[in-house]
Amino acid sequence: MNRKYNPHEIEEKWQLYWEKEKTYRVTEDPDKKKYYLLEMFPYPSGNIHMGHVRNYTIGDVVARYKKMMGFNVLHPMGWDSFGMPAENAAIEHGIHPSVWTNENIEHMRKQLKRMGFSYDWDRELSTCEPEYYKWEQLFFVWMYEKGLVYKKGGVVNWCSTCQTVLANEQVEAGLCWRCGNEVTEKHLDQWFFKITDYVEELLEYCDKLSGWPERVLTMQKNWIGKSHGCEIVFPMADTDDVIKVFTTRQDTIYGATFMLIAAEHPLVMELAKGKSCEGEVSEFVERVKRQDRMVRTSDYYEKEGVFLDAYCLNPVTEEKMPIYAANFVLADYGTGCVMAVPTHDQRDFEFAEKYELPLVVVIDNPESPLVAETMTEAYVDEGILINSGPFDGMENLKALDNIAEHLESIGRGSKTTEYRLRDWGISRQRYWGAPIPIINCDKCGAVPVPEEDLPVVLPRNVELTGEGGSPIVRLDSFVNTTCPNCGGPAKRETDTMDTFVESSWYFDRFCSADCDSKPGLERKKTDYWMPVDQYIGGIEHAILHLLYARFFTKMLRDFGVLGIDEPFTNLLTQGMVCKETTRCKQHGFLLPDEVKEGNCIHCGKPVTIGKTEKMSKSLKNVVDPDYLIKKYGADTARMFCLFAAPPERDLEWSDQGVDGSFRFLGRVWRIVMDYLEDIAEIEPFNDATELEGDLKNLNKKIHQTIKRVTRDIEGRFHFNTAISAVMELVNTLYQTPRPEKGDGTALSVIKKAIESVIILLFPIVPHITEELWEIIGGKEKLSDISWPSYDEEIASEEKITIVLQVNGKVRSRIEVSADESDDTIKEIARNDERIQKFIGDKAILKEIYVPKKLVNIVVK
RNA sequence: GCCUGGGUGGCGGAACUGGUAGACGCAAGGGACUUAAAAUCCCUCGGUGCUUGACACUGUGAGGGUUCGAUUCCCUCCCCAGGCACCA
Repeated sequence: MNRKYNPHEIEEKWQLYWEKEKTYRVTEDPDKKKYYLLEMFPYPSGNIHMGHVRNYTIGDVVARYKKMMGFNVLHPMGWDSFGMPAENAAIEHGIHPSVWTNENIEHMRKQLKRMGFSYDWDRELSTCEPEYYKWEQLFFVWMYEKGLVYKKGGVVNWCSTCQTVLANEQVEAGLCWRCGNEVTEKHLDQWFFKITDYVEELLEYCDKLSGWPERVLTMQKNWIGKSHGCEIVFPMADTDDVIKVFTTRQDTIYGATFMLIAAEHPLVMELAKGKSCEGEVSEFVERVKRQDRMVRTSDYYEKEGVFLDAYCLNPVTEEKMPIYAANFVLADYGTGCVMAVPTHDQRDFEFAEKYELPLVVVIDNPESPLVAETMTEAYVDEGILINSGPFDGMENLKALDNIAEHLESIGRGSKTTEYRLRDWGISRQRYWGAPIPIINCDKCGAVPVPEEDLPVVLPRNVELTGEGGSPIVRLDSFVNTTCPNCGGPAKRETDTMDTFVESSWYFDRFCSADCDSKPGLERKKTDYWMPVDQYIGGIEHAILHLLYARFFTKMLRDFGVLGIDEPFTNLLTQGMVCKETTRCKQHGFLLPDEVKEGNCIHCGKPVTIGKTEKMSKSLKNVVDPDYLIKKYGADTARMFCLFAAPPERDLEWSDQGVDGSFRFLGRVWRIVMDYLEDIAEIEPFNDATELEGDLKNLNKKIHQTIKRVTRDIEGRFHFNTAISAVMELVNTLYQTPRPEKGDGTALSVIKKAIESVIILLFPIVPHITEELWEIIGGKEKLSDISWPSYDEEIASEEKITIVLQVNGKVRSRIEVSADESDDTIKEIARNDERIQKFIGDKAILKEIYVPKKLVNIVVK
């Protein structure tokens, strides 16, 4: 038998086999240690892309490896199937979102199966199905009862032409991405999840998630943005009212010379009311509100304000402080009011310069005293307090507490904590999402849909035109209902939920995907499987998705549904798949197959090679996984994705690199075919006999390779070096002289080497290895085989190379047997001819010996 | 501006806790096989210099430092990528 490597035939054969045998179906098994491996599920956009291929290949290797290590591995897959692209497709192509979505799922499922991923497809879920989102609606109702959901007026981006709400990323320089009209803001009642109730726990656990990348945790901590400070009360100069501010810099209170209020703050118009400045102020406020839309994208924002013709008093100096409305103060952070200390805050400094407001230095620079009149920027470093009454002479940082206490004692302040994190606005004025289970009654207000009436099914008999907002708003049969409370006529909520809600608990649902009784999650099963042992996905979800999922986990725990605090024990954020861009002067960005020998296929002119960027449709630097599978097969695609870079780093696509991976698989295939007849009846070497020369060397290499591959996969997911190790073993195999046909011992070592290559490569390239395993007569299926072990002694070298240095420079190397005594090694080193040459007649000052590694002789 | 990562051959990348820099692969060059080509198998491959060697010097973004010894630790700076960005 001497067949050629035909990836398609064997890949489809084994995929069919795994599917038929349900090889990767799992159930809870209390006798086995569980391992829950999860990759972030995809949005069914229609086609898998290289990012998916990479993400899911990484996961698949770990899943298969863990299974071989004896774990009961849960490795599920599903679809994050609500969301806007379906609506856009409906508008553009007149196809219903559900039809479009399900067609995409069909196609993508086929693509994933063609990659040979080891999913338990029996657990497949799709979030746009009522069987899924009904439980989410149940959670919503529970949250409502517990006060974890509330409705609040909020501002949204609104396109009056499209009659629709736009997400921030759909607003391009203040214009609607679709029609190009100006985006305005609209006040709408929106539903919020009270994630801030869990803010402390979310922050605290950041320090306990030792299996997460540091940068993700920092991003989450920054996003939560906890700061300790003080709420300080400023009395109004002329009335009994007060203005409260939040500050972390109460040490600068004696330097607060004016007050700033966010332009949108209601207090602004209140203060200006009836005064001569009212007109000017309201004009300013309106302008800032409009500006706010655009400014998010611009990097420089001129600080502006308007005097409100009002004063308050500095609570410690009793000095009068003019009050301004300002464009750079945030209305929803702290109290929306800020005490301005121009000498020690750069923003306040710029503002004071512009409006000629007084400067009082209260922290002096210990190196060169500050003079208010000559300052060109705020002094924001540490220093010694001056002009600060009883606190003069103290170091400013040390005075923070004292000043806070002082303010408390005079009843003008208290220590507080602020967070940057806001509650999670989940209302979307969109059709393709899970309906919010609320009924609005004129008499009773918002009433949650009774549990027994769930799910509120999203009606499918609608037509999307892109105008007039969500079509269910006009669907009387949906909207008109009766109030569950009073029985009177009422209207259903037509907002749907943010799709981040579905992805906040899908990993729980995978544990009991077919559960149809309340609450849709079987406690016994989630207790067995959760938390996810290894979660893998893109860094782009470092903040929102992961934070929301953590929040949901804690909340469901408090509902008694889950028994865990955190959903993901270990997190791996894989890098992006990048490729160089190619561009033709005339035809713009070109797809890889629009370029032939450096020229554009449309006009024949040379193309310019641009910089390497994340693969994206708009840059056309994409490689189609289907094409790759067609040309090389899934195993090559998997192999290249793993070999080209470690998983957490960006992967630069290289067609030649793919070729190289394919060649390697061919090399493996050929060596097996080459030895096939000779080793057919031979048992693999069992380390019972003593070996010599090349065979001993090969056997040692086998053990070393198992060791390295195990370490590289187990500890750090460095599949690239794991593959290198196997490549070395294959190279050694090629270099080992071919044994005589009758030489049973030699052939048994060869067989052992071949088996090892096959088994070690199985998690990476499962098809070719299953096939080779079958061809060489493996009795079990490879997918049922355990990970091989190695013998540390056989793996160790008996001859070691000792590096000889003189003054830290490598001058010679010697080979000694591994058990040679230290003294002898040093002796040999000193007498080494080349070392002698470098020592000459110089005096030996020192001799450093690193056991089994090197000798360094220091001379002068 | 702040916070994370990261800068190593022509390229992707190795180097475990300070101890042989460049594993493995790609590209390139050479050889073998072949009527020939492809495929395959084997060899060479950081730079410079010459006395062409078991040679010398140099080399991990730049400059300093610690050390017998630094890609690895410390300080300063430059560049790249990502995140946050008026959060008081």
